[in-house]
Amino acid sequence: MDATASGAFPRRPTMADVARSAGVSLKTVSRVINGVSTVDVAMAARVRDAAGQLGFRANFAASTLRSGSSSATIGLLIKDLSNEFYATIASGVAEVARAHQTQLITAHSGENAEDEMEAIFDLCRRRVDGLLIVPTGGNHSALRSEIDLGIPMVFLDRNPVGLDADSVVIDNYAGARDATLTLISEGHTRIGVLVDTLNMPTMRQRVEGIHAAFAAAGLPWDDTLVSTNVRGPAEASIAVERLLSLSRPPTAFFCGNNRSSIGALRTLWEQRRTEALVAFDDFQLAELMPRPFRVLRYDNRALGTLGAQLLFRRISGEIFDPVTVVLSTELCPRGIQNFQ
Amino acid sequence: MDATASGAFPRRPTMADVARSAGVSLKTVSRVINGVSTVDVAMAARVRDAAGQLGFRANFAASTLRSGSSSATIGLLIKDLSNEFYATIASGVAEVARAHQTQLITAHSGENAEDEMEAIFDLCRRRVDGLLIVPTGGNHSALRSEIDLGIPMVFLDRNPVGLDADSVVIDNYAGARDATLTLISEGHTRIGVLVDTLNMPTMRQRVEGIHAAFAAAGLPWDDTLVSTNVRGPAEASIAVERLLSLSRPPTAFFCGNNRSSIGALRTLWEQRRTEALVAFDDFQLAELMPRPFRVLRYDNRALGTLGAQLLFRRISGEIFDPVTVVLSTELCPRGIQNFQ
DNA sequence: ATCCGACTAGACAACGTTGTCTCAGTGTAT
DNA sequence: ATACACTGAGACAACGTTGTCTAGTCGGAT
Repeated sequence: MDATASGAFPRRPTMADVARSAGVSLKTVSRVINGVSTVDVAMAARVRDAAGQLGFRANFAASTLRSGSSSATIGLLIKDLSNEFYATIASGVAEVARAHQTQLITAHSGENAEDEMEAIFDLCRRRVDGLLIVPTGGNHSALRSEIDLGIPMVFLDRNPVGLDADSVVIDNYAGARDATLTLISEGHTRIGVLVDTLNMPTMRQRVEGIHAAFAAAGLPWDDTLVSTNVRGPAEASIAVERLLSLSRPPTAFFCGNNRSSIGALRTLWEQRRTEALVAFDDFQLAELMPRPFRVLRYDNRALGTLGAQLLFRRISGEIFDPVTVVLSTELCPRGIQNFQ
Repeated sequence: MDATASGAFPRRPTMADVARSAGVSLKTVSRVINGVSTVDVAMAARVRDAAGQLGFRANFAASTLRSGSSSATIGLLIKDLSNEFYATIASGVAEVARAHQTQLITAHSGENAEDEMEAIFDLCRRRVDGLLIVPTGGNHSALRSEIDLGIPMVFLDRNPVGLDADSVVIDNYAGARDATLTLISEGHTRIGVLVDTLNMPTMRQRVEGIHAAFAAAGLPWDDTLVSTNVRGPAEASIAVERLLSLSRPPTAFFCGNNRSSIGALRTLWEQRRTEALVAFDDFQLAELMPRPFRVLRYDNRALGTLGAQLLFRRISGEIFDPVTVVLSTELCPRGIQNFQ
């Protein structure tokens, strides 16, 4: 048909093509496509026929550029969609975005703080209506101007650094402290701790909560019972074995996240150990694990839904001081209680 | 500062603003922003200063509109990001998209076939470079013109209806047939089957595979052992209980997906039943379930990665006949083998 | 001194759409 | 018959950017 295109595909039809085909002016096509009622019905039908025939589909970018309307798109910046924690956040965000008839671009923050900023700036160039960011580190003060120029941002799970902005976070400190106090009240005085890198503020807060509980109970703190840089189940297994082999091993374990608790659970089960286990983050099928333990549960999905709701309030133009929503945690029994 | 904007935000600066501020022409700003080398270094520095001062960020939509370059965006249409199956696909797609420096819009197919088409057309209006679709039903022939006009589409998990297009699917038929033959070879002649609605082609294929195995073994097929419309763990529990209470109960169970196998597992564990269980779809922590069973595992993530790779071959202009990639399944032991 | 080419920077138009304005045609009241 | 409001459709410019073309400046060879 049309061989003017350079590639294998014919050029996409524009309103001008539809207008020519229908024998009307370009503006009339625009009116019909946008459902303006001041068009003669017969003419409108002719235009719609021509549009259907040609496979015309209005160019959204051109439309928003001219009309100044919004891109009806928000961005979500996360580390890794294959992680249940982030996937649940994304699912919550997607639900709220959909309710606002907004598309969601999910971008990945990459290896370092620089990549993260580059990803954010790319989304700004695309003129997203707003951004939800699970920050991985670095300083966020360079985002001030973007927010001031109309791209609101809400930070999830961690607060931004060097920037006063909205956020939704978990009460890591109080959760860890209260869970530790519970363990202490049950008679535990030596607690093995498994955490990821302490560079993560969330991990630091959890460890600080444990410290606070020991201090409040007047118990001495033994740093040799802490394993840091536990990144996954395999490292957690090794850490548990190391702690169990100490001359004075812990009588309970505290896992900083769900990935480490899975490794710890496996090792404790395999060795039929009965040490208590408390773990941050609930996870699917936790209740079917082969031994009892407890999780510090919180509403993971709410990080996404509350964050997105906050973001849409900003997008709609509402003005208020930066808000930090803190989600509380709850100690819940998990695993099969009556196993064996 | 600038109070011309209607809302609370100052108008975003454009290249014209940067040009005015730097005392150069608009085109020179364009050159600097795009890294064209034929600009005097001092002048370029002045432009960059002004751009930084104003918080200028090029408008991506205007840029692609004028230059005719691609949107560097692909779309993924799935049912539900909170489902591990879809989340894993999305994660695979995201990884490949990122390697191609492409953003990913994840859209949700909605309740019915009409919503799904509307979502697809919205992404076409946004001129995505290509689409990955996990179809939920309905006829896809209306997408022919979109593909011909330059938006390639790859279908995941299910083939499109009324449209010859690329797809990546799982070998449901052979997987179910072979697993059933294994059960039969172990002496099972009555197998309880739990499947979601048979409107889903994948479910139909799995049931047909089971039928084929019975036919091949010359065994009679008992339709009363099939529970359909098993949507989640709760329905699965009920179905298992019903089947166990039959006068001639099955000696083995076949679950059509991971959600039903979780419910079945729980009920079988709670009642300490030793019936064999084979289930389609592997899932996280399956190996820590409190009883042995087997899963029909396949490379879930490959649905996303292979699909996206296929899509990017199309996007790069490669021309080939529509391809259907079939992923094979594998029967794997899961659950704790030596439980009490 | 003159010419040429190399190199920069600006003017202008265009991408596909929509906001604004104008104008032709119709109907109605004077 | 004239003035008037009203309806519907086209002309034109503009959104923010980039491709193309032109013009100016400079250094060096004639």
